[in-house]
Amino acid sequence: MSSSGAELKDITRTLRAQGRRVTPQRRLVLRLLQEQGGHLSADELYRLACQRRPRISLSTVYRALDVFEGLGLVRALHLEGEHHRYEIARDGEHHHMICLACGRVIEFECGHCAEMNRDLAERYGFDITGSRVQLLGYCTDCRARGEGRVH
Amino acid sequence: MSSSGAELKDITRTLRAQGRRVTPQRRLVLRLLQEQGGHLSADELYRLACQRRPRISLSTVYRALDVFEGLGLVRALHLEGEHHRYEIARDGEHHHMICLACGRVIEFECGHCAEMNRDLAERYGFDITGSRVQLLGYCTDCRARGEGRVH
DNA sequence: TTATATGCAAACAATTTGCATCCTG
DNA sequence: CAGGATGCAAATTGTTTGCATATAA
Repeated sequence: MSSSGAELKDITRTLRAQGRRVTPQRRLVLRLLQEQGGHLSADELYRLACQRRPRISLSTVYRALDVFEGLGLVRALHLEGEHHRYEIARDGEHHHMICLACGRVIEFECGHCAEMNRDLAERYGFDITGSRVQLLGYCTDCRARGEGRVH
Repeated sequence: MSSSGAELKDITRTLRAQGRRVTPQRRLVLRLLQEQGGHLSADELYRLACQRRPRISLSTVYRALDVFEGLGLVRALHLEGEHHRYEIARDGEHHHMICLACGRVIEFECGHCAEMNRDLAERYGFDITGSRVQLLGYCTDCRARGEGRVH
């Protein structure tokens, strides 16, 4: 089975449950996000969508993403500087490492984070409902190509 | 001594070393950031600056922040949704907890993060040069006022 | 059949830039 | 006095909105 997110059937159900409709545009946006493995910006999604459905508009892409985010089907990533990127929401929190040379985004899960949250909740009396962790650096490939900082 | 960042003398030196100039506008922006304890947006800085120097322009504020960031004197925070916020750069990495009810930003240092970085560097062959951690939740005060999620 | 979605164009907000003028070094 | 910095207005970029029309249920 696909690990890249909910099936069309589930999505249809989720949308309908909220009185929203399943349209070809929405299906397309979601499919692109699944096919490309996520981390796409609204504009990238729009360009890709145009290849299969030339009359789709950028605002439709934004609106679709908005609806999906509201339903918990899609997550928006707020990466440094750039515009936002979107990915299919999956179970389990994960975070991102971003390569400063090639822009690649690598996902990781992190046990330390849970520990950190507990620790901080205690230290500051904060009730932590979510966390965003971004690590900036250089990926293996780029380092092999001589990119990155000198050690 | 002030723990809120470099002294004017240091700043002057840093600027001059790069052929940049020390102007009243730049001094003002930096001072406001120090006085207010940081976490201000460009626009907030602009408004505050206007009180002391009505003819200053928003673009000057942006340009000052840009120069300071380039010199490592100021850090830009990219918080969820909102516009960017800026703070005086200090030694030692710290991160931010943001209260979803009152918007307050609380800084914290975190030993787990260093550990996490080592761990991930090893697991993925990534050379991590920096990290940004944001925890979202509800601060003690807001929880006392009944804000926040139900347990 | 009827409310939700779409496409398009226009509106927005945050940030950047061009340019004549000003002022620091 | 020369080149960097400023103020102002106009341009850009990413995103949102209004509205008439199209379409899913």
